[in-house]
Amino acid sequence: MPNEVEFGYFRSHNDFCSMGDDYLLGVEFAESITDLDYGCSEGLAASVSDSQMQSAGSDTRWKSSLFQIKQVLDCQKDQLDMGSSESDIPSCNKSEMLVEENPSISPGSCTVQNIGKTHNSPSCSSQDILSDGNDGEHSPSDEMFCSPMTQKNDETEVTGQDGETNIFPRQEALTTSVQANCTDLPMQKRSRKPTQRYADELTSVQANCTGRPTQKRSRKPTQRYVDELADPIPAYSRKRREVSTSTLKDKSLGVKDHKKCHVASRATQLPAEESSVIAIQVPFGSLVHKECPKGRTCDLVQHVDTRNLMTKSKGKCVTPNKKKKRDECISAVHPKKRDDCAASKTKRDDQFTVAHSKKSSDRISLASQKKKDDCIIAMTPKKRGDCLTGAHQKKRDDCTIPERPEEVSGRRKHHRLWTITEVRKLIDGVSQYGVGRWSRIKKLFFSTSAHRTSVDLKDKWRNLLKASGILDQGRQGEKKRNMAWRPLPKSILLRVCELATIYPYPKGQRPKIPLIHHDSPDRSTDITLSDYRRILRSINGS
DNA sequence: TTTAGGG
DNA sequence: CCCTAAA
Repeated sequence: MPNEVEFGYFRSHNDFCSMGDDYLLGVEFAESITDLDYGCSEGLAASVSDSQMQSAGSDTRWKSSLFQIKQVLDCQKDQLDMGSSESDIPSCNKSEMLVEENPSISPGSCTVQNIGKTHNSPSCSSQDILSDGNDGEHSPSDEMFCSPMTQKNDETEVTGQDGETNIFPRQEALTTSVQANCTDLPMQKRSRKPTQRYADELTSVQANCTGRPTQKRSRKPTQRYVDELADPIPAYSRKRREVSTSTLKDKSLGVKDHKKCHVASRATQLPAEESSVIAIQVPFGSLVHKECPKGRTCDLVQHVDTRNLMTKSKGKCVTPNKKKKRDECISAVHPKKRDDCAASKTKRDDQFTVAHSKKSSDRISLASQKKKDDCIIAMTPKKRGDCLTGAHQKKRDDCTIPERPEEVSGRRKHHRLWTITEVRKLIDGVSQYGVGRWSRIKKLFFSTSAHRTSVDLKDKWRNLLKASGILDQGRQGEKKRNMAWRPLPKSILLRVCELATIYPYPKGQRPKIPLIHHDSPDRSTDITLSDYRRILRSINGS
């Protein structure tokens, strides 16, 4: 019912007004009117027209003017009751008065009490609107609220209404303030007949009102704007939820996922490398589902929504101790950050937080990187938003890129594809330090690639050996994995072979190649040193 | 903490 | 890439 709507509206806005925020007051009020049934605002507008409302230039002004008008009406009635009779009505409708927003004025100040006291005043129509309309035959408030009663604007037609239509449980303080405010207004008038100017303005306002409907509806976004102003965090989370494709999925994201996202985001700082870099990266979501059953889950939504309250969710994201190892490996690049966020849930999350607080500027740069496509595809919704806001950035080299905050990308730790550049660096490292000195290689060759841990280097080397056919693979079953999806350059494979002969893997063990050579008389499928050299010769020759 | 190795 | 045991 309109009355109920009105009631709730006023109450809520009394709360708003208590904040004393001028802006909120004005805009919110206007918004509320918009939220109400259209007929209601129409009726309000119509009633306002009685009081010679001066149409404002903008919608906001116009709507706030509605409110102001009602105040004016109240004031007028007060004045009438007080028997004051001096100035004319128009003085009460001064434009500045109508438009200007007074912090002390609240929507709730549109009391019906005062209105009810008046009789034969042009403001009676507004009274109709505000009142229950239980008595006036000309002003059934329901009609007024629900239908544009333009004919009601004929102020002469409307007679005084009883004042017991207090449908708005107003806050007395507000009412008082409004009344006081009204008394300050330079308007004093007696009951009078509508002046010519009055009628003219009425007409204009009516026309104005009729033209409003669509605009009123279209002003909805302002509410959002206000909300965001008032409460940025909910807006943030809302935004995140908007983009979120699968809430369930997001909710199931765990710490692990965060970690991975964070690390993966660093991928964006990787330079656009060789063509092979443009590899098919596994979409974020598919991996997420894989991760979910593992149980290390935490409510991502909550995590995001309360990222300023990170400590709260700490308990929910219990990370296995072992997990920390790698986390530390990665976060070791930011020792200071971890210190800053010692209370946070996990170290990854720490980085997440810190990234927000300290490295937000870095986010700007990721958008135009070559890998951003991957990034955008895989990023979590919010991160995607961040990424999209990124500015242009010129291509940078791996090592020169300062580490990017992980949150930029939704990519997880896993499936950060190795680029050719990285592989080359790894090969260089192995050639320099040999196999097994992963931590050293990492320090010297991947110092800027925090996402590559020594374990990663080791794994990659092992995979390279597999790819080169050096390492024994497929012990069980013939099921050879198809490595052709991302073929490595021959030069790299050869290099790996070369190094494998020099630095057998694993370290300290005898090279597998000779081993294979000895154990299997049939060398047709195994690469031996002689095979390797022959291949190398042929390649070099060609 | 690093490395190796299974998965 | 993860996980874990062992060094």
